[in-house]
Amino acid sequence: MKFPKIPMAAINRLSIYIRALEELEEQGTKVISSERLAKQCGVNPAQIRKDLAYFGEFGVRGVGYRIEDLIREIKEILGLDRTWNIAMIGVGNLGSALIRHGNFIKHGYVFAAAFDIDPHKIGKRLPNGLVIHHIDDLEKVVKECDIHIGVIATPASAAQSVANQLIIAGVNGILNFAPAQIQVPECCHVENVDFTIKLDSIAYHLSTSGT
Amino acid sequence: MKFPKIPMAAINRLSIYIRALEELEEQGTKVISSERLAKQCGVNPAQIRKDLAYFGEFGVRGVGYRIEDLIREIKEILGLDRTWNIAMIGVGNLGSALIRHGNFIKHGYVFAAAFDIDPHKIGKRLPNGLVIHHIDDLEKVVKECDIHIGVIATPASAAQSVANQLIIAGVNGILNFAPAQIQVPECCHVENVDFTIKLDSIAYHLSTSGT
DNA sequence: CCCTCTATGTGATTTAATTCACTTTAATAA
DNA sequence: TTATTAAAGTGAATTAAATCACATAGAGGG
Ligand SMILES: NC(=O)c1ccc[n+]([C@@H]2O[C@H](COP(=O)([O-])OP(=O)(O)OC[C@H]3O[C@@H](n4cnc5c(N)ncnc54)[C@H](O)[C@@H]3O)[C@@H](O)[C@H]2O)c1
Ligand SMILES: NC(=O)c1ccc[n+]([C@@H]2O[C@H](COP(=O)([O-])OP(=O)(O)OC[C@H]3O[C@@H](n4cnc5c(N)ncnc54)[C@H](O)[C@@H]3O)[C@@H](O)[C@H]2O)c1
Repeated sequence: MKFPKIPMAAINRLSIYIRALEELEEQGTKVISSERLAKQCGVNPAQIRKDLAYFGEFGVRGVGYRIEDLIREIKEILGLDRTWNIAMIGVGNLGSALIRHGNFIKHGYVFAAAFDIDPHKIGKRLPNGLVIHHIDDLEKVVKECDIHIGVIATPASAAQSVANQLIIAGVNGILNFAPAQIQVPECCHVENVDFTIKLDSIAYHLSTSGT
Repeated sequence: MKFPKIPMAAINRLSIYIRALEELEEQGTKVISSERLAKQCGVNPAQIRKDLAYFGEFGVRGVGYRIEDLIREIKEILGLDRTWNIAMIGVGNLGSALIRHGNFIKHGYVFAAAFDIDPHKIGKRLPNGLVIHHIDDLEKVVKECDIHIGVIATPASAAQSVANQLIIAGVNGILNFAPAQIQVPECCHVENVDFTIKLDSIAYHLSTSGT
């Protein structure tokens, strides 16, 4: 196990591999080759081996990868051998849909607190038991609930200010759904989710491929 | 204007530029240099010029880019100088949140039809006036409503079958929210949105950066 | 115990994307 | 009209990522 800098794309692919491996495990498969896994994930087999090689040797030559072990190893690499507490900021349309969604908990992500600025929403209890706090209580509640990650689902105009508050509260991971470019210090990692960019990409392809 | 193959990343950045340019235009700015725009978008100035150079010359040397013109040009490049009709497949938690969201129409994306398989939902009318059709009527309704893009918001287990039906119906652009790897023919362009991959990436960074 | 077979792990190679650094051109002021 | 200047446009250089191709090592059979 050497220590070169690891492409971000490789990290993202590890998530994809896990998803495929978990599906295979459910079907009762015990062992898989990089070739078959690659096919399922739509990537090159050497890519999978390289991606894994950044972190160690997890396969058996001549045989392949033991699925159960590989899932465990990848989860450890990604830091998924634990749970992560998430705060939802902005319990509107999207925020409440996300909280209601059951898939996150399966991957170890727990919605542990929710915040809004709308007086009508503060104090309300969500289906999953969470009470909506006022955004000004962010720092206090983040401490109490040991929040690790903040999800921004406010209007774009509030995104930067919310990000600032999260960082002051000591939250260093942000998932941002608002269509805004937020500025954060080095220590904080931001991932943006912007559906319209994806739609734009589809529009481009449809336009150019003559449809 | 030459014709090299254009990096997909460049296309995605064009969307980012548009977003920034529209914000600047609202603030009354008329002209901007690649340097200032780059700063706002968090990229390298040469990157912006290269990205644009794939498609032509849109700036004025020594001056910069006229914002109004550049927005129009980029929209034309991406195929956003028109509207696109979208079908929502799966009107659950996420699907209905997306339909309710007003931001898509602003960018020229119109939800023109909705489908589900749940008998309780078929025939219901959504807040925006759409009636939910049965998934088996997909092909017929796609023709009637001139649907260009399909959004898959069904459970993962149904994603591939829905994709197949979309393709048979002649829909060549798919935005897939289900955490499933769907297989499509060459002619069809798929974009996946998977929030848990983004969360995994945040988890990785938090784990490695010692938080 | 050795031989064969198969799929991993990896250095070398290729391909792609980004950034640099210089050239060109339009605007403006003298 | 001409000099000055600022920023676009672009070929060259660099950096990064993906792929190839083969040496290597474990499994299993004879
Ligand atoms: N709903 C979607 O399908 C969708 C799709 C793509 C992007 N988005 C983006 O996600 C964000 C949320 O969308 P939405 O549809 O849920 O909007 P929404 O208006 O339904 O909800 C926003 C919520 O944020 C709260 N809020 C506003 N300022 C706040 C602050 N400073 N602190 C805490 N809470 C605050 C509001 O009170 C409201 O409850 C928007 O930026 C939107 O562009 C949404
Ligand atoms: N809700 C979220 O925040 C969220 C987040 C990430 C990913 N996702 C993914 O998005 C998808 C939808 O999530 P959701 O929370 O809206 O689920 P949901 O169960 O609320 O809605 C799914 C809908 O799809 C319909 N459906 C099922 N099979 C169908 C078929 N063959 N044709 C047409 N409709 C069909 C169901 O009747 C239901 O109305 C899931 O794949 C989920 O993993 C959702």
